[in-house]
Amino acid sequence: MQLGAIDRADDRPPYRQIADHLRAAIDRGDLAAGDKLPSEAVLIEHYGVARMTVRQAVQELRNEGRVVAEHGRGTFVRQPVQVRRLASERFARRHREAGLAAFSVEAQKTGFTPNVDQLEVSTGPATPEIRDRLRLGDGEEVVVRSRRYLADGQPVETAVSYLPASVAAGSRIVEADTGPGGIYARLEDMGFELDHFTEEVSARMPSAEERRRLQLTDGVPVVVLVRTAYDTTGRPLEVCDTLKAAPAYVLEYEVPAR
Amino acid sequence: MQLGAIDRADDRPPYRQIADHLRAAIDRGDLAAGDKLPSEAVLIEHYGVARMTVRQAVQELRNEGRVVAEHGRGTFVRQPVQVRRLASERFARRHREAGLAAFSVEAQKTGFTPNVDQLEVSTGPATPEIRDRLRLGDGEEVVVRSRRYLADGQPVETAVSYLPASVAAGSRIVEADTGPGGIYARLEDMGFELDHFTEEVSARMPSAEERRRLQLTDGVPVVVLVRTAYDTTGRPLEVCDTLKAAPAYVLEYEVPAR
DNA sequence: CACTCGTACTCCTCTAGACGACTCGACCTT
DNA sequence: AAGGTCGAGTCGTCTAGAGGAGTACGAGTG
Repeated sequence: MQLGAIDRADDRPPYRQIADHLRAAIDRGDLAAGDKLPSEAVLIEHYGVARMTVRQAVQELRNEGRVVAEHGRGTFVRQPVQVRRLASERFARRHREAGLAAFSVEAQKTGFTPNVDQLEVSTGPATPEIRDRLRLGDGEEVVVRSRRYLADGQPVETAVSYLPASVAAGSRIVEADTGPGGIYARLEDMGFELDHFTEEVSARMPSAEERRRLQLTDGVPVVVLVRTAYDTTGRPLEVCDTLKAAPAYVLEYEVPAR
Repeated sequence: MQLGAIDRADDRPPYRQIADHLRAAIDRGDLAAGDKLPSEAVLIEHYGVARMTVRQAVQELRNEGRVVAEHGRGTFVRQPVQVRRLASERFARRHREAGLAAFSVEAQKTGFTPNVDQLEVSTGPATPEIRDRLRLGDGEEVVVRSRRYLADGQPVETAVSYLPASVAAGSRIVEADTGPGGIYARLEDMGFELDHFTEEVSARMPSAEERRRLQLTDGVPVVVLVRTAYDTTGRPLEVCDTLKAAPAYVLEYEVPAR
């Protein structure tokens, strides 16, 4: 692989020149998607610079979303920017399935291989904010589920949902994330009749932490979706905060005229 | 200004803790828009860490777009993205009003003075793309309406809608943008029965041109909303492409469970 | 054969400096 | 008064290390 050398006559700083070399190697195809970049040690040797300089160069490519560093393994060229949209989530007038059920259906329909990782389930006292949103009393507990959805191995969505422990009891929540059907299918059996959802959609730039979790490029916005499920008495059954990588999603809604 | 100290018990690395402190200071208002962050030297002194550690923390905030570093001057808090949300557009199971009608109702409800400018109406042959979206035949004409919505004099949304000339004929479209009621109220009189809308929501970064029209600062995403109105036979009556300044909007949908 | 362990390799975080470039205001010169 | 010089303060880039933590894989063990 051709990487060239630092040009002292070039007014651009070395780290930028190194970044250019690596970028060019990717563009030329010397480094294809999935390939491992030369390790930091190799680049230090090749260019004769300090470690931080090499890291700064690679950081450029990471911010651009062209490579992904994996602790202990190496730095790898990312798949090219996602062109295909992932999920056309279609709601309204159609049965609403939750979690992986909806995700996997939509993902497969658009030709992606869906997956979930970083699934965490815990039970504990609700924060004041969540207590307010679920209209819970003092001391009531909630089940917190956080998870990350992948399409073809790339993170595209993170979600955290909160369910009153009284609603969750016995409903075998984890299954909602491992197979179709899931919690909404079971709610009626529990005496809670699911009536409707409200969804609040907005967009913003992600924080550094959010960018890390979604492995987002610099300058890529996220779609924020806050979903609340209500039963027939108007009581909230669940709230779910979702963060989606904006380039991967188009949300579709159907709105009756009156 | 309160910045706290590194917590060695915290498993998060120091640079991330420092970033959190700075972020919190901005969120609390200790650091307002335009304010200068403590210089690197001050932060080094305060936290007792090396320069690179402080720089890495500030780099986080720069990547998030919350601060801007100016060589030789300092690092400054960026102008906040608009804090007050403009329109909570609520759809579904409610009569859907179009154009200024819906906009002005929502804007006034949230305490803004609504307005429309750059209103343009023209009639002409449809482009192939629009012909396809409206399922029109060759040579059919469409009425194109483009407009920009303002809240308290600030542009927050641009919209372009396309209506087959056959549907538009006699419905006095312009009034739809200057008063309540408007075109959807008249469609039934014309023999077209409005049945439902589909809305496709996505987000992305604006082009330079779009940024100019919405007077957006760097790093502010836009929400793209594509709305199609259908009659009872499933025929498209109108398509409308909307661009909203993301910080100003939360879209609200109500989705029946089944 | 299955399993554990050690080791090499990788990226992550941090230290403690150095020099350079840019900005701005104080001071000096004209 | 006008203009130039200079220095303090600031961020930009870089060096030369260090220990840590995660991964992969082969050697040794049961």
